[in-house]
Amino acid sequence: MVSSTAMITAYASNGHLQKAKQVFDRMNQRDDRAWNVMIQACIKNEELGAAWQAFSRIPQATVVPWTCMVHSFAKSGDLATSAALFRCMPERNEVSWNAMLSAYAQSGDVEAAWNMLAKMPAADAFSWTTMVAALSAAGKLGKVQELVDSLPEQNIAVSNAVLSGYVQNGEMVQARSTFKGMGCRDTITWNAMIEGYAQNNFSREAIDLFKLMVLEGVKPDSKTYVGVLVACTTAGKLEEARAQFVGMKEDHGLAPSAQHYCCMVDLLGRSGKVGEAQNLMDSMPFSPD
RNA sequence: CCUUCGGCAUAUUCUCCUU
Repeated sequence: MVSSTAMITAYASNGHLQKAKQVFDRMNQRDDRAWNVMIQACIKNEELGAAWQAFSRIPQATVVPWTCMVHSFAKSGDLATSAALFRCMPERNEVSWNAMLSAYAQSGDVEAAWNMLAKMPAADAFSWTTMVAALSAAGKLGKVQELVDSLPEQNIAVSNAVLSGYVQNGEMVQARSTFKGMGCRDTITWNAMIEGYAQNNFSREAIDLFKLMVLEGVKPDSKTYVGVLVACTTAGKLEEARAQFVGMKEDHGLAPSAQHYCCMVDLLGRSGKVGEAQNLMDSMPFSPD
């Protein structure tokens, strides 16, 4: 049983849904997790219909697959079905509530999200982070502040969302002070601030902050380098970009992704090095998606 | 001699190119 579900997951994550289905169909007994894993497999491969079919066949669906379907329909843009399922489900836990809250938030319905948060039996950091992001996206920074002030505890994801909200709205002074005020910072914190600078044309600040990040021993990831390269691109800093592009692999073992190549090609093009841009594109170790 | 993992649902950071 354990190994079968493990295999289903493995096949699904490699895009082999048919193989996953075969394993599932051969199982004599299927416990909750087996069903859940199969549903997830369908969803990962963007087969919502198949997921729904599997879901309908579960003899006694528990809260996990119900929540999974609520989330999946919302993600596919079918908020109505998502909400209907949420109303119908036999029991709901904090994850279910958060999934529905997130569904409203993603759809841009801040009011509905807000009402959801008010009605929740037990809001947690997931809930608050979602709400902060929704309010920020709607430009309601005052409400964000109110919400954050009312929270019982500090949480890094919530703070990261607040920081990103300021960035999104171009409030770089506020973003900076949020960043500075944070007692602990993770890679997302640094990334958000670096990308914020990059997006708002503070190229030098972005690059300086990146250097500080490394100096403080925080490991940059692939997204950090997107921010750095975007900063270089907007400011036309070709040599800096070249150095970082090489450095990401040599210093941090990060293989450049299509995004990074894209930035470099963009920058080379802007710098009038069309030939080099072409060469770089040709050397990309990616299939042309 | 010692040692980890293991198969499930929800949140925060993404460079795109739509002229």
